[in-house]
Amino acid sequence: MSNQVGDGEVAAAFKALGDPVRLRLLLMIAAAQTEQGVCVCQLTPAFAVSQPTISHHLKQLRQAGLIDCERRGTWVYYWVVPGVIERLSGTLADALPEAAPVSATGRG
Amino acid sequence: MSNQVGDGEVAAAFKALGDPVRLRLLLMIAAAQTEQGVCVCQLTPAFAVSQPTISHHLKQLRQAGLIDCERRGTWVYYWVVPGVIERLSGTLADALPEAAPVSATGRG
DNA sequence: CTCTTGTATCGATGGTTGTCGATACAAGAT
DNA sequence: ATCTTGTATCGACAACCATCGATACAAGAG
Repeated sequence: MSNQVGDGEVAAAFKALGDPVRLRLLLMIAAAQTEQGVCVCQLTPAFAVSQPTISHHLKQLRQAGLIDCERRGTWVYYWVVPGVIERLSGTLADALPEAAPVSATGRG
Repeated sequence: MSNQVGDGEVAAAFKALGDPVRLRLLLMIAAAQTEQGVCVCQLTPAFAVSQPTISHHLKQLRQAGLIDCERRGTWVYYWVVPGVIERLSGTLADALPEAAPVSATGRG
């Protein structure tokens, strides 16, 4: 019941985290914890890749449902979608030795 | 704080989970919970892809450090490397809002 | 209006990935 | 040795991806 969503959605989220730049982006966005989100202008200079690449990775994270954004004036702010990290943790918990509430084999 | 390992290793693990077949493989292997591991012969027929593809994905998971295997006679058995899921959960926990229940750190 | 700065999109490119069939390797059975 | 079954590797191919420079779009300043 925890995640009735298929493996596809969760796998897509893990896939989005499967790039070092994107993983660090998400952690940086999550670490800010401000309701207003993190300005892209703070993220871009923290990486050794170009600005279009950062923009591309942010789009990937957004399409995976991990983050969302909003433009306020000149700047664009990103934040972590609430609850999505918990859902991924839940899937990982299914792979822990003691937790076996959901059967992965029982898909059909 | 907890993971001294760089984002690269963790990202590689998430990347390995970023394919629906691999994610389901890992969940199936983890669900078995037997010390002997899960026989490949139980995994292969559970998917709509060919046997070489399953073998390839198992190799990917193994190279990401998520699972390990051993041959016993004719069959090969796979199991989840102990502790690796916990480490991924730890990284995800770093992306959770630190709602400290004990004291108000007053970060806002 | 123009100029500047922040961000996204476009187009191209080299590298990676998922998949398959064919085949090699491993091990037990006959 | 030969046959059969289980598993891994090889070679190939199409699709995808991360990255870049160039450029378009957005919004404020002068």
